[in-house]
Amino acid sequence: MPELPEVETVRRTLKNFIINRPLLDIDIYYDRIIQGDPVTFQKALQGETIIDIDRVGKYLIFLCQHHAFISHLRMEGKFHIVSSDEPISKHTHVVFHMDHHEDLRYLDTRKFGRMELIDPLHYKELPPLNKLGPEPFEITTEALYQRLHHCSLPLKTALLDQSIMCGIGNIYANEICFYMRIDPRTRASRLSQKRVDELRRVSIDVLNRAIEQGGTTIHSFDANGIHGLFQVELNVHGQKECPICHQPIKKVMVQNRGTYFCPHCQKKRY
DNA sequence: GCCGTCACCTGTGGGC
DNA sequence: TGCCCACAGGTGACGG
Repeated sequence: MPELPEVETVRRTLKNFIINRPLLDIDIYYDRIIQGDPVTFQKALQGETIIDIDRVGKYLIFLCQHHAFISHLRMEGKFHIVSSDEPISKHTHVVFHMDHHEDLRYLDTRKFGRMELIDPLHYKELPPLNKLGPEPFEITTEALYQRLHHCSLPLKTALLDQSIMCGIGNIYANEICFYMRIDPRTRASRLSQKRVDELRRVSIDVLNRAIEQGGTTIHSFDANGIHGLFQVELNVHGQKECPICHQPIKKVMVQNRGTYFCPHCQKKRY
């Protein structure tokens, strides 16, 4: 599942392949991927050249000369760069035809991903990006403490709330709680300022290590597209046994999200 | 305003 | 072996 580190890996990798290349034509095979009118999307981007790729939280922003669009990969979205001769697969939903007989293709098994035209100059001040909180790298301990202090939700749920802090998804929320040795069901509002500072530092550390992992393992495109390999380092998410105490990992539902933790190592600590 | 639930989707895996 | 169903999960919409 693409979270901030994977999206950052995709951004860095794509930049090496598509910057300063023209979008000669766009084919849309599944309209619902496009927020708004697909024909407008097509016409706006046809003939444009991609000049940069930005990222805010889990959103990618493709900046062209006169237009821009955002892409959210949601659960299984991925980009491939392939020869234009390559047959269109069942899960290919948008194709950007570029020069040198190559395509940038968007694939998404579950069709959850979305793309949308946005204002290239003010996109950070407009929906959906203006609803996002700061990334863990940007927020201060004091600001995070204030946001969590007024939040009656379990910590795990608060970590998933993109308006509090953006970029963390279900897998990293589980891992961050594990590194904190804290029960994910602990009320976020009960954390002391010291613990919130630890939370911020752990979040940054986990995300940075995952970005490094993705960055060092991705050298080129393969048949699976562009994706990070951070999941090899998971301690609790989807695991059976705690790597510290070797007790069984427990799975519970927190606000309808699969939540993995070690009941022996992770307690309600404030 | 806050919080909980559901829909959007399809592949996978478990149970029968 | 084949069928059915629950589950996975990010986000937005909707209702209480």
